[in-house]
Amino acid sequence: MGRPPCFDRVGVKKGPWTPEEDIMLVYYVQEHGPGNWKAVPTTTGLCRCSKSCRLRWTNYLRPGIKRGGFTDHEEKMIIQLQALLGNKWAAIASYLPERTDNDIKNYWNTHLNKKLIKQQQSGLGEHYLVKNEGFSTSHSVSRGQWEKKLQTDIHTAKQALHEALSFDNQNIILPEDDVFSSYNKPSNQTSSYASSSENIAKLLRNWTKKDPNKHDDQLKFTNSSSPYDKNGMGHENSTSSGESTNKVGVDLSEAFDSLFGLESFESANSDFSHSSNSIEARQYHDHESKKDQVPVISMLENWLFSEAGNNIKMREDLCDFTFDQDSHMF
DNA sequence: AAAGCCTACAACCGCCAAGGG
DNA sequence: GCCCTTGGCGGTTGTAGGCTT
Repeated sequence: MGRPPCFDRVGVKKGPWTPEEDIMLVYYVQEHGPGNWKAVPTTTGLCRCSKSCRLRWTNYLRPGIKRGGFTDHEEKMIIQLQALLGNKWAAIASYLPERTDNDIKNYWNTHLNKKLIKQQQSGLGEHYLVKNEGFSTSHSVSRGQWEKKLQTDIHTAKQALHEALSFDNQNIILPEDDVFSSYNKPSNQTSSYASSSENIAKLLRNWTKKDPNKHDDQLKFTNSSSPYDKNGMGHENSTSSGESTNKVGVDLSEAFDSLFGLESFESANSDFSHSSNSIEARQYHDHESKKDQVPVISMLENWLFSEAGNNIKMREDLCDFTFDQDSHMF
């Protein structure tokens, strides 16, 4: 058969990432920028496949990621966007720049889906268009019936989206600087990760606390066991040399200083986060815009990211959107 | 205190599309 | 046009930690 998955290759580590690995990855991205993931394992000496590195970066380490504590507004947006787009988590995530598709997917699966099912059962959730039920093409339904149902669902989704996005105009997420200024807003969230650097710093603090034998000034990029190496994880790949070769040739403490140095932490952190996030978010947004070349989505994007004053007009446009005029969507 | 259950989420896996040779 | 590599996406799983009994 075809090429074996990278996960099956010998010497490729699986399981939870250690702080050392995180730092190596962050250091690589800081040096080379996100991309060319194929080069990450060879350049850094990480015993992870490129795919795993990319996932770790995009879902966990990438700057500007907010974790946990979904707000009511975010929750509603997800529900409405899911109703409109289906399980297109990446597309949905593009409207919530601080959230990853994985995060949204998890939140949907663990919270919202159950919540909506409950609400439906109790008859409270009827105004939400739940799941993709309207888009399923049952063979028992005639083509005419199906088209009619589809049209009804588009209308319902439109209404639902309109409802969700109009209740709190102030919270509409804007690209670029607004993403970062939002971190300063008071919030009752349990955790708000301002940056990956801070995240890793936290991890490291906990890690060094748990393992008093580790000294920050002696830390190297090694695969030595740590409290994170549960069930021997991390040992399987340390057999090759006992100490993994750090091809970057960087002292961990150096990397740590570079990333979290007291003097430079604030500025470096914000600069890194800011530049990376704004560029990445824009690239990602552009990418998604190109991917979903359907009128209603473009309209939504314009609406969501246009100035507040324009939102009203765009909202009217959105509500004027009809199935007939955009039937080529399907 | 301990066992069992539940929840949340990080990570894995398979599939697909794009791009280059 | 075909094959291979790479990146991206969505579904699913594994497991740590919290909660209940």
